[in-house]
Amino acid sequence: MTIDTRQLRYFIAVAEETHFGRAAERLRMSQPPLSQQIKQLEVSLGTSLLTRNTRSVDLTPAGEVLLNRGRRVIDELESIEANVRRVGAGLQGIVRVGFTGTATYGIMPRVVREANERFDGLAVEVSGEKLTPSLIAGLESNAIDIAVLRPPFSNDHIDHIIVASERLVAAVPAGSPLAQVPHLVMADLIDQEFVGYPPNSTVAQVIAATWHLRDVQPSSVQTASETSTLLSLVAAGIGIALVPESATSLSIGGMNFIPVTDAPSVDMAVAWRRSEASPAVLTFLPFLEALITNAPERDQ
Amino acid sequence: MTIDTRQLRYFIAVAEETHFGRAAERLRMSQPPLSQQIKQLEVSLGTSLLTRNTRSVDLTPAGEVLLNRGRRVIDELESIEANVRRVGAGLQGIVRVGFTGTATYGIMPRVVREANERFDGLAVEVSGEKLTPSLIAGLESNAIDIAVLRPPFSNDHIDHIIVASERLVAAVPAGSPLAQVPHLVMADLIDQEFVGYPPNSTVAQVIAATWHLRDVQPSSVQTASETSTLLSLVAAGIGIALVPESATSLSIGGMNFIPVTDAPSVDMAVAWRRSEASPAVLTFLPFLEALITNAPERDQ
DNA sequence: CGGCATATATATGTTTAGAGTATGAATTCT
DNA sequence: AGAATTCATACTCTAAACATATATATGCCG
Repeated sequence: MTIDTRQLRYFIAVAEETHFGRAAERLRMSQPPLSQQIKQLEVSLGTSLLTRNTRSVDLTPAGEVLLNRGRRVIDELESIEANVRRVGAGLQGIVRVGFTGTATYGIMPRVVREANERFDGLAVEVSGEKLTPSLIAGLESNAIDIAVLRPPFSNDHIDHIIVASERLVAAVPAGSPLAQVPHLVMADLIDQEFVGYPPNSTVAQVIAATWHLRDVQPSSVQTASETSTLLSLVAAGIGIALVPESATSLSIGGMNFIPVTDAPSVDMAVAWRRSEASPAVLTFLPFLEALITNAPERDQ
Repeated sequence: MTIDTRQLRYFIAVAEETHFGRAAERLRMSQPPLSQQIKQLEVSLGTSLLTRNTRSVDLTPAGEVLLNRGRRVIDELESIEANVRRVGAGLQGIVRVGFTGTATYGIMPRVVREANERFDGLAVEVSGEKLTPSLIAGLESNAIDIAVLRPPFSNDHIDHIIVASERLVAAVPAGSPLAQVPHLVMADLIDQEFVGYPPNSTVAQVIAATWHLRDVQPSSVQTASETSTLLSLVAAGIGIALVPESATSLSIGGMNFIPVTDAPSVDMAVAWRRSEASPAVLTFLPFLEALITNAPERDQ
């Protein structure tokens, strides 16, 4: 069939030593089987590779070709072997991580930076500003390997672990009277105009549930799925927004973040396919969990 | 040691079929040894390559790497095998041919043209305007494989075959009275001034021998090793030259070729190393002999 | 929810092929 | 011409790969 690796290595040894005895020694074997294997290789290739007259061994043109190209194949095979081993050990590979809205600004850059420091051959591909449903779909369709998202969600094929919890804060236009106080309570906000995340976002649903408990339904002027857009709307005086505390790492002029003492909390979780088998992903998961758990956001 | 070719082919078959049974069928073998070989490959690489749950076979990331890079290695090995076979059969390779002075203009271009037509992967490297001693040295030092030269020469390691014989003709300045006659005899030339090849050239030695028989030694004004230079000197009126008939394929203004009835002949031979083993050279030799033997020069 | 069909793994025997030892043949150098 | 070196050949043995038979696990369907 195709040229055998062993015979190729034997041939290269003989060609390099131009001596069957020395080549056999280098290959830790005796000389007769080496001669046999070379002869067999020559028969299977239908051409002689070496001219040997008991006193000197020389390469034929065909042997020259086999030596040059064959050496490269052996090198390539060794490179492949190292590559496969590293990928198998989770030291090399690709990990695709999707991030929910506010994680895009605080966590995502730190993940990329720290991953590049910690791992050598591990390529991290990130995508940000996603909502929970889209991240779940991404995991299921194998478009991403890991999601940094906001629970809850329900999916039998996906495991997750909660790594952080943060309170919502109010983002208030700088001109608003509410921007002058050190902290607010939810009741202060009831009659305000709001800008918010789309209805299918987890944060929007948590806020809606809180208002529902109080039997009020403040008017929502406008929605935006990107936090940066949302804050720009606030700065433009369109309305107030309730955003996760980690959004404070985005600083935009014309607006202030004001703590809300009794605001609801939202969780942050790391999620992955239950069936996940990729060593790179399995290596990356604990690293990612630890990184977010020890996040500055949580210590604040 | 390095990854075995057989195991690699087995793995590729399984990975492509994602099915041990079908892969075994494709490989014309039974399923159990195939499973064993794959397992052995996995053990030797220290990582699993396939996830198999009796109902579906899938690639792990490590397997993905091995499949992609391994396929290319198998292709490369097949390409090498074809290459080696062709070189071994003399259908592919490099043949370096050196030509003596006058063969450079008539024969060399035809050799290159016809060789490119007849052979596909055979690269012909030519060098021209050499003298016999230099060509012999080139053969011995392995700088060229074949020489088209003028005998005689003596060298135990070099074989040759005479492929043509040609009479010398006189190259006469157009203004000379000798240029007006249809043909000359050697006696007509005795008192002329001559330009000629260097003393170590075969043609010069043949001419010297002829004069020696007649006990004369015409004056040699100038020598040049390139025939084109020599003829330019003739055209400039420096003197007369005796050149092989094949030099008439070089047409230069200001001079005429005049037949010399009793001029000596010089032979043309093809020479090669007696120990020659290169199939490309051995394929090329008969072709070259036939080409020169049937040369127009000889038919004229 | 349990049986059936399908597909891979395991067990065991047989054959092939690669490796070792002993020896022969050829060529070069003394 | 003889000795030494080196590659090839002959023969034996061991190991590895393949085949047949069978066990085990998983998804599918009734």
